[in-house]
Amino acid sequence: MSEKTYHHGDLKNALIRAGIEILTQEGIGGLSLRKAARKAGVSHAAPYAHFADKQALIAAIASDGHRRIHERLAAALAEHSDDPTRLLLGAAWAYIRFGLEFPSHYKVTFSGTLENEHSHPEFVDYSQRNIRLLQDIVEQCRAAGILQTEGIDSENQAVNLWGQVHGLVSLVVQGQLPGRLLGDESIKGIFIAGLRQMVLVPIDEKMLAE
Amino acid sequence: MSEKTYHHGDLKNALIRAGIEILTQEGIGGLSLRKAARKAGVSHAAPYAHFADKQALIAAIASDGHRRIHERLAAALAEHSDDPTRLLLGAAWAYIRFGLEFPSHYKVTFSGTLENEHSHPEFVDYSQRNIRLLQDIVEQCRAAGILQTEGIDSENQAVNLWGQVHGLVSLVVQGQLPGRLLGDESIKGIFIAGLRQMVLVPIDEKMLAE
DNA sequence: ATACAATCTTTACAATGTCAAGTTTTGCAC
DNA sequence: GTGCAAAACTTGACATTGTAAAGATTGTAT
Repeated sequence: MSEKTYHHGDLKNALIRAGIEILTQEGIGGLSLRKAARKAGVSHAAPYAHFADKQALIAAIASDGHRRIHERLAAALAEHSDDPTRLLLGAAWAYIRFGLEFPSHYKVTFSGTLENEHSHPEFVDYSQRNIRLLQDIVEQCRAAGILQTEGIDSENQAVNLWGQVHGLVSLVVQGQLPGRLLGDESIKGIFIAGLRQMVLVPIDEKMLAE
Repeated sequence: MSEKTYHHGDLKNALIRAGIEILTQEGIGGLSLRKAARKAGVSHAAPYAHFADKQALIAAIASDGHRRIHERLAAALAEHSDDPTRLLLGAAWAYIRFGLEFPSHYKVTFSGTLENEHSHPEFVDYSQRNIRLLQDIVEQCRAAGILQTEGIDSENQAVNLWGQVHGLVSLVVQGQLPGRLLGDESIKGIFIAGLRQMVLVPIDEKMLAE
């Protein structure tokens, strides 16, 4: 691992990891190509062999965020394939927890830092993979009668549910809520209130693991 | 206006305006203190008489975003003080339109660019002013029976409604939705579906003035 | 083995954020 | 008004950064 070969071997991923680390420790403002290169033990221009520019590294980090979210959603889908209510709640809660655990990574994935999302096909792919997965979940819930089906198709509904959860996570992560609402209990309460409005069945707070 | 005095006279606001212009034309990446200074016709270090650092200018721009949103919400409140349904829809729609009209300004106000929101008291003030205004609106709607009151207090409900609308605007503005959903009609449809879920009364699409 | 492509280093440059020191102006005490 | 301190700006400097160009090193296909 610490051998000093001319060729790094896995620089691209090393740079992504380094970038995420910087992000987590210093926030978005601390992220620079040169710093990531330093952290990976290569010269400051080495990244250009793998990323066209800084935005490309950011796009890779943002894509990684989507990938991690996808992992969590897929895990929820696997775990609760029998109970649609728990499935929907589990998925939402997994999503929320990712945002609260890794706020900087969440921000890069969803907010502002990446400038031209649509010119990074990799990012678009990962993003759409999540939409499709969510739409699957929504369709299971519609079939099971825990989501309204009248007047709204499943894609539109998926986007709306995503928007609702994403909006709350965003507000919290972006420090837009008054400090008084930022306690763990308070935040959980807000999310539960939101989740209750999403589904047609009553929700027990205990359904949210962890 | 174009007199060349040593003292600019209104540099602070000129810099904010210049910053917003740059933002609108070139996106967040194009925004720099020096460029704003150039645009305002002063030397590159002049901004430091009014802003501690770049983040402070960004905070001012973000605060201005909140101020403009507040204006629109207040206008909706004044216009529909008699009809709570139209009030809620008008406010939501005004908010949405700001985001769609000025995506870059919206992003700066809500997303990532500003690093330490809570160390900019001006920003916090403007933000909370909006929450309070929204809570007022919510309370009127609760009293009129068009919003559910059971199991949720008005502050929590205000945050949830805000989150829902903000989340959708965010997804659109951040290019997270598949291109197919980004047409004007499609977007309007998504928002209407969202708004329908918010209130207890049926919504006519025509209630959303353009 | 040789050539080619990928990977990485070195060097260089312009733009930027920010600081320090100096200059001009304003506003206010007298 | 006179004088003067504070505020508003300019100039000059420096470190950091993104990025391009040219060269060095290594892997790989033939």
